[in-house]
Amino acid sequence: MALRFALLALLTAQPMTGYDVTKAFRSSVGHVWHAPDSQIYPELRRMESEGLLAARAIPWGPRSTKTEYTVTADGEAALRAWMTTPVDYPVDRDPAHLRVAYLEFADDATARRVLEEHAAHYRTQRAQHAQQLASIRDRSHPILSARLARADLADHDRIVAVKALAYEGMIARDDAEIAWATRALDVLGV
Amino acid sequence: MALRFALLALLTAQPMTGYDVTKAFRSSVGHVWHAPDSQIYPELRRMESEGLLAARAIPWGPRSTKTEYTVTADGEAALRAWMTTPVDYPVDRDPAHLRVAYLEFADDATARRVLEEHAAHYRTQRAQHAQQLASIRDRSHPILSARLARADLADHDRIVAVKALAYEGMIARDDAEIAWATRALDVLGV
DNA sequence: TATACCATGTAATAAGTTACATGATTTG
DNA sequence: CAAATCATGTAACTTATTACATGGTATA
Repeated sequence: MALRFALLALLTAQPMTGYDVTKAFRSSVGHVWHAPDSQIYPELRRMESEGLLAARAIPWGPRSTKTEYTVTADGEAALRAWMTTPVDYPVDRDPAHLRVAYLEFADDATARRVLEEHAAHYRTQRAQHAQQLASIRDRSHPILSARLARADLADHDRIVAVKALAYEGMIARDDAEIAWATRALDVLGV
Repeated sequence: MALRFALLALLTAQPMTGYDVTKAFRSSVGHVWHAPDSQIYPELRRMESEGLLAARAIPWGPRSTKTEYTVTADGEAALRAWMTTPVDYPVDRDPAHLRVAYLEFADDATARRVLEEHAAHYRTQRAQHAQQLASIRDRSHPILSARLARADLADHDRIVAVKALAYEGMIARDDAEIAWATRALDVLGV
């Protein structure tokens, strides 16, 4: 269900073709809610058939067309309604913590590798999140720019603020994971 | 796939019936890898059919039996082999951060509620994790006690250490989430 | 004219969720 | 003897993953 609202939220920035959605998804909302292209295209069609999106064929080259989707009034209403529903927190399912909880079954070298890879994984994530955050803050992020261009000027700061907050939260979590792995290496002495 | 190793790891503490596994699961490894009973029973059977577990019928009351599972040598080997495989990190899919990233579509009261519920959710989690951690540290946790009773005395500290680390990691994350939500309430002024 | 990129999927599978279902045993 | 708890699932569904599939268009 969340995918639908991620797509809806993305498309409020501007109308886009399915292909543009897949690209824009990866560089924005996909950081908080990943989905492969093979899930996006069918979902867009379902959303169109349910009236949340309007589809328009636009010419592409001499004898082809592509489909551009626009959020309908119903779509925006659905997005606003979703905002008032409680967030449903996923149950805990964390492969890294599961692994660490049973590291007694690994030798020291393996334990070290697991923890170093954990830190490395979150350092990579952190770098990506930090880059996103920077482009949100200076408003150079392409999707954000498009969104701001269509938004009321009075809302710009709030729009930037919430997006920055989302990425700051991810970064805080990344930092917690890096610190934890570092400390674990120390505690276990591996 | 991870469920299988969570069950295997749990059953190395001591042989258990399916029912005992479901109970023990909830109060231990289920904190890092949740699974409903309806997933556990079939998985135990599959593992038995693949030789990772040995099943033994033990009498229960005058005319019934229950099935007790024991980790086989193959099972323990599978667990050790799994330890050396890279952790596969799930893709990002975070309903709370998704919600916050588009809080511009919510009014102030809704935004406040989302963030307060976020903090409340992680405070609850934190309390549970802290309780687990305490019972790990003082070795009163029932599953841990059973595990230590069957383990080499020289390994006790390491066993306790990794389990404590796992919960400490969860708590660090809980704290990061609580701090983030608190700060977000402040930044948005809602 | 080759290569990159645009465009849009389908099929098969795996994993996990929710709801339902049933009966035996122990205990107060 | 009623209630709690022990014991073990099945069925239907939803969601997501992986791999494959196809062809048009723009550009160097």
